Amino acid sequence: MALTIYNTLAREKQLFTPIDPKNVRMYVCGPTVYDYAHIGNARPVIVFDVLFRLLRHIYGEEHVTYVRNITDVEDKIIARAVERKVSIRDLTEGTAKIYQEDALALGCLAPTLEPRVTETMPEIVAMIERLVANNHAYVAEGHVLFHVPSDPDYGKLSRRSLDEMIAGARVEVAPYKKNPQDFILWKPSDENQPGWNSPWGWGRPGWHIECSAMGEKHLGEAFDIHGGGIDLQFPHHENEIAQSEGAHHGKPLANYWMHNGFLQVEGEKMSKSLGNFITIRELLAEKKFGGQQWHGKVLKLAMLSTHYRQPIDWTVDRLVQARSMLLDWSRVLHGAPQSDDLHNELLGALRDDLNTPGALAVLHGLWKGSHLSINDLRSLKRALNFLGVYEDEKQVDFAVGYEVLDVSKIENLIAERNAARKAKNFAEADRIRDELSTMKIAIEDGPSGTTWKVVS
RNA sequence: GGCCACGUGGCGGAGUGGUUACGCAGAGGUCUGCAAAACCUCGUACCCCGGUUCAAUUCCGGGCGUGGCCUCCA
Repeated sequence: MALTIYNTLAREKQLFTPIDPKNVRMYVCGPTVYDYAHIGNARPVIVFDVLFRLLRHIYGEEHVTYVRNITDVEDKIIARAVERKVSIRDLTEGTAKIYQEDALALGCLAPTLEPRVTETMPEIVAMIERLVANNHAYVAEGHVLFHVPSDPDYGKLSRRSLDEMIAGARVEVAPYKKNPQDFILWKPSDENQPGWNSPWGWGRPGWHIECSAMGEKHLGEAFDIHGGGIDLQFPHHENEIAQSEGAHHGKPLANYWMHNGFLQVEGEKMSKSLGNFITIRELLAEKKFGGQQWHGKVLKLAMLSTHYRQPIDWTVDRLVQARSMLLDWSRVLHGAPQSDDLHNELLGALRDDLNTPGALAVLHGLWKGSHLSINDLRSLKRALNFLGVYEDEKQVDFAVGYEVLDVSKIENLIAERNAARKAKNFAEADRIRDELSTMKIAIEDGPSGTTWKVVS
């Protein structure tokens, strides 16, 4: 069965054919590490994790290379380090560590490689030198700039013409630019800014060149998939293409470009000024969203309930729904066996441009079937495990941050209630059930005794 | 202002030129001391206006709305 991917370059779904099935290569733009990642940043992490898992399944774990960079040189980093009176290295390493922990908590595998800009400086300088030699870049007042008119294909990803960009431009153009669209490859640093020696003096790279250099270094001149948020399509990815293809004599940088849609929070743009800015860490560990904490896999499942290219509205209600599913599933699946094979319909949905809502429909079918069929139950567990939304957690694990979760107290109350029931004191039995209910505990009287579960 | 994306039943959310997506919530039923769980049944949705078509939610055009990029913010 084939894998199809919506390719932003072509604006259509295409059959995925890797350059080398023995080494399928994917590059995803990672974070600029100056602050905690927010929930909008989590979307590409989650989406491309699922793609990574799918590719590994199709081509074999050893045959997929996933690179997600860490940008640790950037003007926001410099500003933040000054503001906090910490060294740049402490800031970037500390932030990168938090990012990796967040990604792990979200049920995402570590990428094969997580290169840093600071470790790629020779390659960046070399690539800029090549661009200058190829007449795609020029030096002006200590800066090196990419000369956009030197690239006849410029704009092919975002489908913008140079005329449109000039017409729409509202920015003040730096005087040393030959053309308003020209962008910086290298810029001078002063003694208070991080810098590296280069043929153009002490300086640092501009935004965009680092991804071109890291992609080339770790995946070669051309690779299969390049991913990121739709907001990066222009100018970042457009410029990446211009740089890499300019340095590689026009060889296409990536065959498939994938972009995840934007995220809103409760129907509004997430912004600090609106006060709805929410970090992954706050969702996991604080009670800032809906007044409660959320398990990372609840966040992942909630994210996957919308197709990756659609806009997503991040709401408390959506998290409650995702948590309900995991509470239901884990109650039955904890400790249960799982099948070896991935369910075919699930794979079919995922192979269709990562149709995760379609995959969820398959999971619901398996859940329904699991009440009768051990095979469906095993398949469900395997499928959830594959997606990284369930790894044999207990039900209570998903109830993070619940105020009252005292197991012995719960069990004592259940024992009291059963005594009352035996004595036909149903009023007392119901009172105890109500008490448990306020603790978000529901009980079920079954043929083999009374069981309890956590509810949303 | 320019370019682009999206608009599906109470909510979430796939998909399709004519046939039930699916989930949550809700209604009824079986079961139960009563519940819950489980199972069965139920909603006839596709922003507005034109056009193409035997037939459009699905294609085309226009409008409205929301959002993105163009500008530091993902």
